[in-house]
Amino acid sequence: MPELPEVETTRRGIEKHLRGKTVSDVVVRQRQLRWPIPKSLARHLKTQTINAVERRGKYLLVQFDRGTLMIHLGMSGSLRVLGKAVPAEKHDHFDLVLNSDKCLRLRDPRRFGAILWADNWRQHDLIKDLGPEPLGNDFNADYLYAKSRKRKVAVKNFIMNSHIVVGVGNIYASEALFRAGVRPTRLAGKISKLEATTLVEVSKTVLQEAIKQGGTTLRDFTASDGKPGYFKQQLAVYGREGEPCLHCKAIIKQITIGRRASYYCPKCQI
DNA sequence: AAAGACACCTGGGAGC
DNA sequence: TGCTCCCAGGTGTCTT
Repeated sequence: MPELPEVETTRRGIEKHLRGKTVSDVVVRQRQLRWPIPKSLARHLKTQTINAVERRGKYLLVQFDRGTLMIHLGMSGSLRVLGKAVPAEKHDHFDLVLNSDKCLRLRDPRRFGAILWADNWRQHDLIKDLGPEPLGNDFNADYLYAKSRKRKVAVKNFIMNSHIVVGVGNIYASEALFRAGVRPTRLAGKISKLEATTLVEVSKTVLQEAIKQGGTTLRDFTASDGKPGYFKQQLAVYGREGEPCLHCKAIIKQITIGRRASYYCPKCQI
């Protein structure tokens, strides 16, 4: 479900309810997510106070004095802050119960998400080798161009690779390549310096615009307050196969790259 | 080292 | 109605 804008929207939504609160209980209804929820969690979290809710790539980081609760939403995860008396439904696998009248609840039908504990999150195996944040200064034209040299993978797969840059998923990869005028099938190693420059620029703006709109709701994404994201209305190519290009009226095509649907304008994207 | 296939899991929609 | 098949916002792991 969520790419970086949806995760960031979630982070902003839950942080104000969590910061400064103390954990009174941990409820696990289904331990088997992508990895089992660690049994040590209650011991780490009970009576501990939440200092901040941060984000690295698509990982949400709930910060405590002695470590970090890492949350990944996978394909179908969502977090809500609810009254602690609200009954759990079928796919509500995990609650972080607070000393207010609230709890943070993870719903994740497909269970590709994860709830993990890290004593030192920067050194965690899933995080330590990640690429730069797309909105940060480390993600720039020099970096992307250098990294892409001699790479024989489709540029779409390349920018979706979290070891190159984090947070760009299937929707925003298609959108960024459309804005850059670059066909998703082009080999990463054949992208020009100018194209790399443009691609970095438009990736940043499309992600920023999506965050501003509260993310993209395709079917079931809702922010932590239950509201959908409104960026779907701004999508220029994703999900628009057979429809006219917004720039040139050519028919948007859909192809499969690396087993994922990709969309592009055959006229605007070279 | 890099690329590609496969794995995990459930639900919704299309087609018959 | 109900069955089967395909697809879905992610990404680690294994094999070439």
